[in-house]
Amino acid sequence: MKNFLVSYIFSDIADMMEIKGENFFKIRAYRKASQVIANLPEDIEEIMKTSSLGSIEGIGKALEGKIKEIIETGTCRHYEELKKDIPRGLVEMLKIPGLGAKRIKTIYDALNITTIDELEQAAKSHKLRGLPGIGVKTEQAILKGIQMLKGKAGKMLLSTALYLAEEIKDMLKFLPAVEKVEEAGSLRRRKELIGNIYLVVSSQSPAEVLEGFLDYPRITEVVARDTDKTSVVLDLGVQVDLRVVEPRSFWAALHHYTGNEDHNVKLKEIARTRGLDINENGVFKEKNNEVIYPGNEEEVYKLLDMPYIIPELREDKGEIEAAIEDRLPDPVKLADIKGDLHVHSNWSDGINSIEEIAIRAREMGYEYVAITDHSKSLKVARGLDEERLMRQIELIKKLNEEITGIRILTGIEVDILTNELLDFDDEILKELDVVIASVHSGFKQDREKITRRIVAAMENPFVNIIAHPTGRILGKRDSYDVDIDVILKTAAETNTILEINSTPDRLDLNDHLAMKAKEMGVKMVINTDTHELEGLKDIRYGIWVARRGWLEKGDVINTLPLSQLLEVLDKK
DNA sequence: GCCGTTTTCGGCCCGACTGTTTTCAGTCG
Repeated sequence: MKNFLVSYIFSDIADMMEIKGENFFKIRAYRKASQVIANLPEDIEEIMKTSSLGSIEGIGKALEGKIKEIIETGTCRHYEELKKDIPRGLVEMLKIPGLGAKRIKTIYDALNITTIDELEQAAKSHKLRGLPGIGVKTEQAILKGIQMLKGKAGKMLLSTALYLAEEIKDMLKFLPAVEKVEEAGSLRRRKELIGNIYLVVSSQSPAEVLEGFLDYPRITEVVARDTDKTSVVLDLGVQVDLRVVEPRSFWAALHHYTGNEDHNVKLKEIARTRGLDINENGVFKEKNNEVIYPGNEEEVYKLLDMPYIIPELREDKGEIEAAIEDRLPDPVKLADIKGDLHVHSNWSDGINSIEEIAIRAREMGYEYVAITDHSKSLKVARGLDEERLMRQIELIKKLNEEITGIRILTGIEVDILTNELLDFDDEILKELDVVIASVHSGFKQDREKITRRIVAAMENPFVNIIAHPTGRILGKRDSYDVDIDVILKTAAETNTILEINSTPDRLDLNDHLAMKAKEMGVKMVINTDTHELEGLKDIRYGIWVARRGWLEKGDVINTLPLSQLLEVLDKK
């Protein structure tokens, strides 16, 4: 699968072209192609061989040629030339909030600054202020942006880590020496951001496994190598740690490398009181040094008289105590989900028709799916005005008669305007099955103001759900300054449901807040907020957040069958 | 760069906000 590589290169090209100041629409074509390819369900190499790349949305003659070049050579000339032209650091600077391509170029031209470190120094010694268009405030904003970025340095999104881990696992499974391979570490715990990808392999011949692994074409550097383990860096800057263990030790090892340190330490303490020592090789009886090799992870916990603790919980947040007292949550799972209540169609900024969405939702085994396009103020997204919304409702009514096996719910993602009002009157909102309210503007308003806006939305009797309640974008934007305690309290009081948004760079509410919300008696909904069919599958990211937040089926309203869901939505 | 098309080139994503200006440019959603 080279989809990821092609997508990555196109996105990189777009960034570099932006810094060069090239045509906006040209840049957008690369961005769009990058996104489309990242979300392709098929292997792009297969498409190239069997049909036509030109049939893919957003790919024309020029990009088709470049895709072929990348598949055949791993790169393309256009990309290599841009890389010679544009220092790497300038591209990285695009990630700094408040700093765009134009100012990066201004700074580069004036001060010849090519790395984020140099930029930080220049900002600290006040060399940026005074440059055209940059004053004291911008300089401070840049400095703040750099610090935020550094706090997340070296981490990748869970979605990226999973994609790469799958690719590597698929490759390893082909090696005859490999018996089993699983990811461990924070990736297996499904944390939102991942440092290293950690893989555990069981094999009789570690040398063969390492040999085979080091042939992986994406490896650019071998950081460490031993007889049974290695650490490498991939072309995308990601570190992968691979450890090979004897087959009989596999489950002990997988367990050992999955829990975080605190979880493991606490388990070891408990084991010691029972005369046992748990480590990556197995479980040792201290009195006679007998070794037990667990045949699965359940056995590890069973030896300590505990029920199985799922990987998502193994972070010493009370799960061990809960296990001992037999009050672990029964975690919500993918199969519990009966529908998606936040989906965009091609009526606003989505790319699929309502009919396509409904059919795909039905294929996924859903009972219902809500169409929640943007409202009129969000011009970028071609938000719906009252008249178009009414027409959409009519269409959905008609489709519900034609399509069986799935109920399409009418809905809207209505903007919470900067003046605390909603983008639509109650007269309109009351016509809809699902009303989601969310903030898309005025992110920089102060705490009191933003909190008041969201509280006002929750107090509206027709608003069912607050989408992405904190507004953060992982690696790009911190949440807006909102008093989350007030939001949770008001949600509980007004029967407003809070969303766990499954978009891989949102995951908002996050696991901590989801847990807190549950404690305060707030109900939640796990939605994708997707703009295209493939994105419906991203619901799994939201499920993982929920599981990490100890949520059970009963805490999540879209596990309810349709009739009960409608009751909950009506109850407000 | 793609797309649609009255097939050969014009349209494609717009408006608020901020900070820098002294009438506007850059950034962002």
